[in-house]
Amino acid sequence: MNDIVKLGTRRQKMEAKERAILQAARNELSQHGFEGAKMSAIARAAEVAEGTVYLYYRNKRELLDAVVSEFWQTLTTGARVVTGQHETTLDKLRALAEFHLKELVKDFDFVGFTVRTRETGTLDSPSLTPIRAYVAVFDEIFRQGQDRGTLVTASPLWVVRDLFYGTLEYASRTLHLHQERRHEEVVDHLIELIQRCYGADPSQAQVGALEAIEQRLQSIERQLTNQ
Amino acid sequence: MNDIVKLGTRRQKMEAKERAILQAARNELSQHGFEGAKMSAIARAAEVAEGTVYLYYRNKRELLDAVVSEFWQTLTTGARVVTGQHETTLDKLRALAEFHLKELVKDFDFVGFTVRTRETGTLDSPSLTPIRAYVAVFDEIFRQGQDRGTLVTASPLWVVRDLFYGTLEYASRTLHLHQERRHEEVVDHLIELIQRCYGADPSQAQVGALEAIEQRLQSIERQLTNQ
DNA sequence: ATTAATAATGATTTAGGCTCATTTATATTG
DNA sequence: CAATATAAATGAGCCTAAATCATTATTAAT
Repeated sequence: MNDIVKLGTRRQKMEAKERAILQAARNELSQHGFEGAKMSAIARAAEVAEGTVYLYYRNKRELLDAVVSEFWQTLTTGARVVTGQHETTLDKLRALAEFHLKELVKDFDFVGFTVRTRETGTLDSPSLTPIRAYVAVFDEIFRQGQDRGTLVTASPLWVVRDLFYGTLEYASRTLHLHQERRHEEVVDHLIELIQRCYGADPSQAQVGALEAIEQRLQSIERQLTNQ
Repeated sequence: MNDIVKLGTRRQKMEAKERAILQAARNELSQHGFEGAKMSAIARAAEVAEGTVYLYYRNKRELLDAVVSEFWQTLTTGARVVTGQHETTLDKLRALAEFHLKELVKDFDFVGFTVRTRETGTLDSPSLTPIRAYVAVFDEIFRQGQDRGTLVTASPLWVVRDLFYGTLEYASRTLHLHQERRHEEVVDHLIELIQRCYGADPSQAQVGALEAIEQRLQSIERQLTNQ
């Protein structure tokens, strides 16, 4: 065997081990929460000695930070895919909102873990990087909307961003507590709000709303006649 | 000494001790965070043996839950005072938003602790009660606005509440990271948004009509899906 | 094949939450 | 007031789980 292959296998083994640990940590974390997650259980699940975990991550916090980072990275990828399937700014925003809310409700605890990670975090904390990358998805869409002239606002972007993500994050908590409430309602409301407040043409917004109602009416009529 | 005085002093002593423990816990918590807070340090600060703490609180989590509860109770009192000083619905809302944001930024970590408290919380978890009492302040103001006719919306209250508190909570995080940004900007923006979207304005009559239709549609859709 | 370097191990150390047998303080009663 | 009963407080010690590190195993280089 030549050097490169040998070197490669060793690296590959380590990388596989790291992935296994991260995956085990993710499972343990979502099953038992932050305090409940045991390093011993993670090591066992990853089929690794307890000490080995500490070769890859300095301590428990760092390992769980890594899990949270991975979570946001995955979210970023998903958000780009989903928003990429739409053309207009408002469609993109709606898709992003739906995706965001759905994922937050699904992996609800990770929001809490993220907050915890930030607890002692400073402005340049590395644990913030993946979150920055994620919110950038919104920023890009919104800026594009402004460039295209479909969105108009005097407010700085960060204010609108707080509104967007803040509403959705808080709503995810509400939805998590009251399972019966509907996700769509939150998204509909938020998007309509953005449309009304930042949409370039308010009269156009109402036309859009009328069209949406028309469609839903037709859907209802269809359901009624099918019965 | 008569019985009542004797009984009184004993109770008073215990109540004083409980307050001391709670206060010590609060300090320890805001200084060292959730994991960093040591029961031994809390006991020492409260001038009490470590075992004594466990006579008043079953375990660490319960003690820290109590701290968080107290935090929200204090917030509720403050919010009532502040909003009581205003007449119109929008002034009340603005005052509430300003107060809320200011307090959240001041005691920033407590939001994180709250989220943590909820981690395993269910719908009827007692740790939710003080938070419910707090958000009720908003609910009352908003409903009053609807009764008076200054606010009009077809959206359910909880959606608007998520918008209000969600935006502010998320903004408090942003503000905590970027100290240079201004609180007022967030509040101004939020209130203007509410005014524009929910303010009763004759020129927005069509919007109101649309919302009424929306409401009825949702009701019909719900009936259909329930069948 | 030998040696050097790196990775992995798990027994041991350490720290902090929590318990409980004992002690101290308060209330009750004759 | 003394004797007794009850409630509150104590802190040494237990237990669990994170983190360490001397030792062993594996891989790479010569």
